[in-house]
Amino acid sequence: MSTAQQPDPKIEPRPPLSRERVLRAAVELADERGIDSLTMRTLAQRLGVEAMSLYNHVANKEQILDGMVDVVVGEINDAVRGLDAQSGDWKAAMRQRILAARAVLLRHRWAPGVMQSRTEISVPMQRYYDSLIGLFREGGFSMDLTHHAMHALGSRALGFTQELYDDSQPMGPEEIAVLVQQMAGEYPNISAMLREVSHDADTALGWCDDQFEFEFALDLLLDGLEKRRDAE
Amino acid sequence: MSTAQQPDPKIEPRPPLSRERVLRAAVELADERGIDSLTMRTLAQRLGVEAMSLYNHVANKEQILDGMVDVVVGEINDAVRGLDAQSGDWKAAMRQRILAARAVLLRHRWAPGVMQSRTEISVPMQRYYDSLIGLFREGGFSMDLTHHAMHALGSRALGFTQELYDDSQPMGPEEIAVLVQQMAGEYPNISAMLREVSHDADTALGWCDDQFEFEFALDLLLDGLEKRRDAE
DNA sequence: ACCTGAACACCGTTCAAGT
DNA sequence: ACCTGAACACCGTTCAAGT
Repeated sequence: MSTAQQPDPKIEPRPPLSRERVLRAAVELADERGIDSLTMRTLAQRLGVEAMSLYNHVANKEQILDGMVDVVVGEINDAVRGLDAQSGDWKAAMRQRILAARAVLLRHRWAPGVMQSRTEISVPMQRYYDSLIGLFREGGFSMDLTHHAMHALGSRALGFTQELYDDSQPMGPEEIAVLVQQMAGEYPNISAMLREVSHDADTALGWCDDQFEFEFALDLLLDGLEKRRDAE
Repeated sequence: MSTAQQPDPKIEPRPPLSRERVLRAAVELADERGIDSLTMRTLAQRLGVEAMSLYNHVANKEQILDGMVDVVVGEINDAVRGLDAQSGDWKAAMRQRILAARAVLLRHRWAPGVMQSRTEISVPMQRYYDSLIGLFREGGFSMDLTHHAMHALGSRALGFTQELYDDSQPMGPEEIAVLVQQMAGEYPNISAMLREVSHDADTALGWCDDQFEFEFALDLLLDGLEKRRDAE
């Protein structure tokens, strides 16, 4: 406090730049405007600084992306820490953890893509995996089966499915009707599925409930893994 | 042939540029040098032309990426067409199709990433999905369950898992030993798994056999889906 | 109709210079 | 020690000009 100069008390004495602050600003920017909007220049601007100043705190942009992933995985670890009340039910605990991770990722839509572009597995990520592996072991899984289970979960362990197309702006009923009509000749199966499933849908948002589909697939995997465990 | 000028018979009369040729060259370039090496300038160079000439045949780079995906999915459809000899066993047929798709994707390592960046589902992709949906239906799955099944397969339907880290250059035994040691204190579970699994490994390439892990997870899903069908 | 050179707006990053 | 302006090499893309 004694080191702080006060040239003008009206000017917000903006906190000094730091790796920490750079990363937090990067996450906020990506959350708000998308990962493509994150450039060294836009990030610097948000921090009230020139682009080149960032290089005093991070080596390069790759390192910023690394750090951003760690911020998100840190949030996941925080969310997971508060959980496991009941013990003994590995499946419920696993489900709870993974859905908590998913809830965090839904707040950072850019994270899955960036995670997949990383080549090294960071320390916070190791911590998260360690906890999942621990759950499998407590649940009576052999080391070998635990290993296969982790691979089988894949990115789903972190709460994201890699969907095949973007469902972010679902079609309206009339659009679907047109599409069903168009595809009926050449692609009868997909056309029929689209027609039937879109009629059944009671979700207002669109005809695919992402959360439902995620949990369906997760339970499929967990049930299957339990069966493999019992067969060993 | 009468339209062809022959200014010099020694000069290879390079085939005229076309959308087709641009896309094929783009796929080759990405296969050989990676997707990051694919720029309008390097692509043009490979075709013996200036970058700006490409714009006579494609609207922009996004459209090139779209077209590259279609080339790959076209290969998958070709590979799948030659298959289903036996009928009646939906699970074997599905397995066969998906593993054929995987074999194609392994020749185009850039494809998964590019596919996930596309927002629209292309016509060749629709054809492929239509065939999978048809298999589920023939296998006695309800439309609703078929829909969930397609979501549960996710990108695995096309033969790729989204792994959590890059396994392309596996560690040697001594590297693993060091890592196991380092993590033993803070991350006991992951350390123990790494130790045990790396000892069991009989694969020379590394301690994770990607093909095995892929088939393990695929069978887990297919078995689970069959169970859900029988329970309906 | 197709190809080209020059140019533009934008990247990440380097470097010498400021304080 | 930290920040900055100018510059560099590289993108995708536009446009007017060539043939």
